[in-house]
Amino acid sequence: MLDIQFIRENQELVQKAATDKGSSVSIAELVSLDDKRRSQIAQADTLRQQRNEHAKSMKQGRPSEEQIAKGKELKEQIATVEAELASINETYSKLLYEIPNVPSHDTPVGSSEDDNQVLRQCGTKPNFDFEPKPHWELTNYIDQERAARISGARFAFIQGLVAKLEMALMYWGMQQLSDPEVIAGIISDAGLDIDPKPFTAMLPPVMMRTEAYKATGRLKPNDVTFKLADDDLWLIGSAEHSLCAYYKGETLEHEQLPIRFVGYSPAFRREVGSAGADTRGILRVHQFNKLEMESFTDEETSRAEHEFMIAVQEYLMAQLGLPYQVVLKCTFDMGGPNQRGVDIETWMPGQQKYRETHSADLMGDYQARGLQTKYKDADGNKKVAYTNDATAIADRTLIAIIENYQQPDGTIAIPEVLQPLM
RNA sequence: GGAGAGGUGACAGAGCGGCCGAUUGUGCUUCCCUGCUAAGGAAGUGUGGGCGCAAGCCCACCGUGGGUUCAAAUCCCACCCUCUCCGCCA
Repeated sequence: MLDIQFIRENQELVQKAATDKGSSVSIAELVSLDDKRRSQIAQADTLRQQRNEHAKSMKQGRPSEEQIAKGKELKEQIATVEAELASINETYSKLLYEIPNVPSHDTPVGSSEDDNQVLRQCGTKPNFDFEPKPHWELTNYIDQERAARISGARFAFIQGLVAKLEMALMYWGMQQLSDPEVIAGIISDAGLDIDPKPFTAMLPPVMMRTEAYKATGRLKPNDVTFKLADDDLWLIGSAEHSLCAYYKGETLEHEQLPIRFVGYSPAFRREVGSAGADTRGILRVHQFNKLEMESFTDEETSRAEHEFMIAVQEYLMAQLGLPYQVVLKCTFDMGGPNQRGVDIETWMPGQQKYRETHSADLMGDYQARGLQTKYKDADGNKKVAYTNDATAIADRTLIAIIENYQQPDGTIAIPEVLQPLM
């Protein structure tokens, strides 16, 4: 969420940001609710002050009937005001969570994904002397029919060579990101001036409690997040969700920053509202595996960290020999909590188009405010931490390998960097 | 899942329903002492919020949420977490 103080001081800016993102929230409504909330707090505080003073005045000796009656009256008044405050608070915090983050200055304002900007295209599209197939026609390795019989639509058995390829791919990615030399090289090639600390490899929990999940701002019960019926637990939609909550309620020392995690986990998504889209193949499924980057930085280096994560993505793509384009998402297409969103779309020869395989999100302090993850800056002042997340490698990367490395006989060649692992 | 113990400030660790936002020790900061260090002495040292130009005043917070009471860290209930033992189990 945004800082209410910031919202109050920048009402026009925040309102424009929300409108540009296609949100119908009213900042004026929020502010007037906050006014009401503040006056209610003042009232409650005054009454409580009276109660405290009253209680103090009869500390020794037994209080008279009269004193007790006055205390009772105060108690009731407090209860009334507090009840009103609680109801205002409920509406208020719901509204506050709905206020989207303010997009970065270079984010294009747009009304559909057509307004996204292609920043660059890299790599070479492969030439085939045969008709390349979409991955769903390379059925040796992906069995969706049997998966559907037992789990329903949008599930798959990934088997044989491709199953092993995925393990190699993810393992390779984790190795790369936790290798100090690789990280230092990426940073220097990208011309960035940030700490070359490598990522810490993580295998995070894939279920989260409601309270923690809500705090991440990523809980979307209706169309994305799966809920477990008998427990207060949700299946994570990305390793990012549990990784970003790692320091929930903690204050980090400035020297600890940046903190970088690379986490591998399955990701679960309900995909409600995408009926009919990408029904063939495993581009859009309820369960997939993903290697995800997450980092915590101070305010000053947050943007550079975002650029760094994109550089990591591009490094991995180049190493894998996959052609891709980098797309800057417009206000309409980016997520509500984002300041900036960049997608990597990889060329899929079997589909003859670029498909989204990665994303990189600049969150600012929007996410960490809900999580109450803070840091002490160089002067010792407490500030809300800045978070960044980005895909390192997803099963969609695997799809890209399948389609780009397919052979005439339906088998798949192995990218050079993965060959030692296969 | 069953039985027991416990969750208090950076850490350790007290706490009778009102004198406890919280004893004390350690750590940390500043100062004094000191050739240096150690020891010693003094003061300070939580977070969030409201009001205020400010100094400051006030409110809340002792795992979380409820309740009892004129008054709750202290009593009651539920939940969460940690530890020990038992059971089950990859």
